[in-house]
Amino acid sequence: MTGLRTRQKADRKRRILAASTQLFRSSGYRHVRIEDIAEIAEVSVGTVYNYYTTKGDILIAIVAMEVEEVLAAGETLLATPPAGMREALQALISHYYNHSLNYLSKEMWRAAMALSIEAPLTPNGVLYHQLDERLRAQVQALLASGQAQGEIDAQMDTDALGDLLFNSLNMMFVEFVSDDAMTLKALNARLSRQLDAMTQVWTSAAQVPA
Amino acid sequence: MTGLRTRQKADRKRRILAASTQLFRSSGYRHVRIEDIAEIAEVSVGTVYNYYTTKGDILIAIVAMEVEEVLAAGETLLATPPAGMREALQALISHYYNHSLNYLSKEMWRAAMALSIEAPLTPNGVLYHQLDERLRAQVQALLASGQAQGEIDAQMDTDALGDLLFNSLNMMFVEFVSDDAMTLKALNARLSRQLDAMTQVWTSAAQVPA
DNA sequence: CGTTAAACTTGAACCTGTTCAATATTTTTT
DNA sequence: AAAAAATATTGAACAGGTTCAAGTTTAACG
Repeated sequence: MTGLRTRQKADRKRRILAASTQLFRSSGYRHVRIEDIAEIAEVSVGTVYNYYTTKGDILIAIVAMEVEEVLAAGETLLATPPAGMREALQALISHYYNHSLNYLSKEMWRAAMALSIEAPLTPNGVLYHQLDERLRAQVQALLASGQAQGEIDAQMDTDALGDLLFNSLNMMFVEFVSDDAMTLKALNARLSRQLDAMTQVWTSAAQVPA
Repeated sequence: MTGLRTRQKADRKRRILAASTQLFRSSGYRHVRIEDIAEIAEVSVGTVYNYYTTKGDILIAIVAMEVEEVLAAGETLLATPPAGMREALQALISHYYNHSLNYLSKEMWRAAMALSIEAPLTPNGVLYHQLDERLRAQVQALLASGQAQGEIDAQMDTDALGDLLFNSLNMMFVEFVSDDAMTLKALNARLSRQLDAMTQVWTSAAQVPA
């Protein structure tokens, strides 16, 4: 049987995370004070800091839950990709986008991104960056599999193209969360146009001789 | 003749900016306190806030100087681009990169980017975003001119390709300043590989019939 | 010049994330 | 089950960005 202390610890940590998620979504990350979280979680301010090293650490824990989910869905999609590279890429990336506001508000994403950029060497920043790299690897893996099946010319540098595409989808996501008025539909449309432009290249290489 | 008050104002603002630039570079943005800036600029803390609404505002003022310079250089390059789209893009973007540490340290860039993301609606955030858009427009303009001269197939969506490329170069710059160990050389090499992958597409469309 | 109004400066006070010495609780030992 | 050790909790104190009421300096006017 687990000790009393162990159970209390797990329970407190859960309460702090639940209180934070609730408050961050309803009042905004910035506006929420550690004191508010402590009150709802029924612990003291000091205790919050026993479980999470900074306020940003709590936020990144929530981001990690979100990203782990889309990574898992991405694995499934990679295992049985839709027919056609254009459609497969769209499906994968749109899923990233469409899932993004399940746990986090745009304001929370902004705060999380700002944190990871400003302090890349903190545990927070490192974790955020690792999650990003795993997403990038999925996009590259999808392109590589398309090349293996002959959908993309063998001479193409799919790692570089995947890098290019991932950087762009990531930056578009930054702009999406930076603009409260921008809809998911508009974001997907922008992606779609870029995918068209990229794949136009492959198809034109295959279909339009000089 | 300018009034005494007007002269004193301009002088104080200049002193605050000079003190800030010096301190940010030597001690790091984070580490510098408004009190330190006030002391060197020979004003009080409250006066600093009369001239710049926040600490971040001072930083963005420095960023703006930096970006205006590379924008001006970009205009010159657009007027007489090097031969070959691949080389012209490389020249333009490398200039952005190579110029970037003239006034700002990596740590200052990180702080500025974090600011612009976290608070996109503040005057700071808006200004930063506008500077970004002007850089994006230069990349797109260069591609459009290449298309006008027949270097890029007329069917290609150069605005979308420029969008894609700019997003990526911007994200690579974020990663560059997020990693103190990364050199400009490594950054340019990464760019170069992406440009190869992108232009491979155009050249393969022109040279490698199906 | 003296007086009044306008503009500017100042630093003490405020706010909130974070730390840490004192206290309390749980576990282990005897 | 008492004592000792280990582990957690707590809230007051600290730090630095920001605000603002009071004071000071400059300009405008008679």
